[in-house]
Amino acid sequence: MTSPAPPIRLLLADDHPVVRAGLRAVLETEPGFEVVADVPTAEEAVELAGRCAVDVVLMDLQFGGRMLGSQATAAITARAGAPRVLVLTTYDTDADILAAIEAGATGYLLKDAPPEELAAAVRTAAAGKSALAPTIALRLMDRMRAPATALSRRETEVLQLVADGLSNAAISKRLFLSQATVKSHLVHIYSKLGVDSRTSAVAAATAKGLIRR
Amino acid sequence: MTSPAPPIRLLLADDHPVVRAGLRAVLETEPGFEVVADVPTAEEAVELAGRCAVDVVLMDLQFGGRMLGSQATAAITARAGAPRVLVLTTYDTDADILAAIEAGATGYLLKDAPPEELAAAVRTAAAGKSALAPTIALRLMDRMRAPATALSRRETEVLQLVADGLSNAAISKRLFLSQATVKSHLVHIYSKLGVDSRTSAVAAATAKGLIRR
DNA sequence: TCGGGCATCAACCGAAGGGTTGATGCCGGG
DNA sequence: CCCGGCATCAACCCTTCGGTTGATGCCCGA
Repeated sequence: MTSPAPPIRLLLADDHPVVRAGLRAVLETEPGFEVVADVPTAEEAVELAGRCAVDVVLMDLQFGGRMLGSQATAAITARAGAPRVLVLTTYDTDADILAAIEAGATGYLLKDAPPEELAAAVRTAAAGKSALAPTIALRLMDRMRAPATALSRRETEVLQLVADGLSNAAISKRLFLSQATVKSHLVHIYSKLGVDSRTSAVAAATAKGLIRR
Repeated sequence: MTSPAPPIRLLLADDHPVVRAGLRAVLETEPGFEVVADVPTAEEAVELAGRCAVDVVLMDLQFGGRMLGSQATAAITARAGAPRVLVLTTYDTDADILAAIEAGATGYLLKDAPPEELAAAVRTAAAGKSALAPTIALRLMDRMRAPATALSRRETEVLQLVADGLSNAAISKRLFLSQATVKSHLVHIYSKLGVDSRTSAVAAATAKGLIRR
């Protein structure tokens, strides 16, 4: 017999009280887990992750306004000896996923995950290995397999402004570009998405999760 | 002393295991509540609401695909002696709210509601009174106060197709209209929303929750 | 009954957006 | 080292969209 393994210490960050209660209920019944605290804001998550000894932070991406989950993730993982961050969100847009991964998240789960999958992901993350939900992994694979669909950083930026309802002239001013450049980006976007107008580009990109809203 | 009041019998319907667990945890600690069952699909909610003696159904609006929460709500409230349905969702688009109310929902709550508000709403619903989250009530008030912002049925239909990326020509064919009529609707939509282009109309309407996606 | 909102359509015009060609500079990988 | 992708811009043409005016019919409520 080995000595009993120390429990995995967890911090829950989500602005929905019901979700926090649910995660607590699901994870505390699981053996080997200890929920140290749950907080309703990204700021408190950063704060507590620094002060308490925590192994894994379960982090929502969308908090009501202010700091984003991805920013909090970056702030937490930047420190030495930082806990692992497991992003847990409702949405699965490319932008969110990439932002979380770039911010140093160890894993990415969707909130509709069954309890077993959730527990398994936490253990995987605690061990320092990356834990991606099947849906997410699939999306990343798609992105690799079909690079034609992947918009460049600048293209995404332009398309997001289009989705916000800006005209080419407004976009060019906002990004300090000529209208010609904006149009050039749009033409590339159209061909990558297989569409032929700004509105259908927005529709297609929204459907694929390339942009937000 | 009166005899002890019978507990309010609840049925939870949500496709997220974590949310079901959270609602259970929050409501079972509250005195006077009894969670009869929780189900992951709208179909099972309709089924169980008919078979068990339930006072209030907590119903999500978005289930992974298939039957919508609003349809399930309509199916449940259609029967005689039906339980009250309290809609509990993440989103607050006008379309969703109106669909739920038309389907016979007794109340409409957002998932970020604090536990006390949730419990209070359940009691209110059990008593047969309508329970609207402050945000929702505000939105309905706005809708009443500024009828200029409320798009007509036909206008919403046209704008939804615009949001789907269709051109005026495509919309006119889809709806068996002339392009002139489509343009006419769009002009009215623009003035109601205070915008001046199709893309900004889509952005504004999405922000206001007038259309879906 | 009469006005007003809704829905429908026509004709017209100017402007914005869409499509092409062509060109430059930068950077990173084979 | 050179090719290719990315980002930038210009000039051009044509289509679609945006905006106006004006008109018809319907239905509802004052």
